[in-house]
Amino acid sequence: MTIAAPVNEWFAQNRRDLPWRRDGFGAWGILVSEFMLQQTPVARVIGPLAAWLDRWPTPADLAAVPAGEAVRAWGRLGYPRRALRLHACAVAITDLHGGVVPENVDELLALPGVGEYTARAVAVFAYGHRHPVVDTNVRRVIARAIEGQADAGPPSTKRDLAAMEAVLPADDAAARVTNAAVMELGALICTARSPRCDACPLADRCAWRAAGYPERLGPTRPGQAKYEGSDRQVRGLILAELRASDIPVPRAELDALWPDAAQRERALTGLLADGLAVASESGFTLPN
DNA sequence: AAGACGTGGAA
DNA sequence: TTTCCAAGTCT
Repeated sequence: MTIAAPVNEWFAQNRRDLPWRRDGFGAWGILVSEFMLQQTPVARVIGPLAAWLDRWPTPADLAAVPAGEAVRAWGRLGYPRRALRLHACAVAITDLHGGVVPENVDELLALPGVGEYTARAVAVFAYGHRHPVVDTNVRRVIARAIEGQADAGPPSTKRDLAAMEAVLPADDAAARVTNAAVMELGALICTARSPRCDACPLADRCAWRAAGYPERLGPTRPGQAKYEGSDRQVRGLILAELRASDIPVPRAELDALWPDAAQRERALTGLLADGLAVASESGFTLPN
């Protein structure tokens, strides 16, 4: 396609100076940043990421502590199972890869918590390999600029990767920039709500704009389930309690957290099943 | 393959 | 106030 050049030029002038884009940030730092960025805004990741890498500068450092320490340090970033998986990742990297974050997509995909996006992000941004990197921003930019749709359709790894591949320059280094640039364009300009088309480097060739900004066709996707009063909220309350305590938290203390006993039970059972909590003689703790 | 999985900020 | 959505992954 013809969007790589203008987007790369725009990126050169408008890229944010983010920690993981600094020279020498390292594959481990980039891997940790990608875990934290999964469904979590950039602004909320900056601080916790720095603290994390200060405490665990290498995979072996993290692998050497109990998984519960990772869950505790995760704090309020959300989706705490990511902390568990990142810890498991550190163990696998230490035991199976000599403490070095692997650089091949297939090896990365085999790591816990590393999916199609994260594997390619690490291979490309940490190691400079040439792959399409597709996240929610990229999917939206392609849907609009190229396909003329208001939003991306349902995710399809095969189609999405092929669509981004068609955008990438042949050169490894240029392709790496384009991956970051399209992502950045989606994050700053071609946003989900109120895109800033007046500042978009693709405005003169955007298929969606050319078509007169048609609304999304087909059924709107189901909204996110309500958080207030959900099992997820109860899990969050219980886990916050475990995080805050150095000693086992008695059952009675957890019971005081939420009025609905059945819901409490579901939440606690779920946390136990996920390995985010473990039972001990006197109560419950983070995993050892 | 639709749904579960946290949390907080912006509209 | 409510709703939307944020560099996804797993089952």
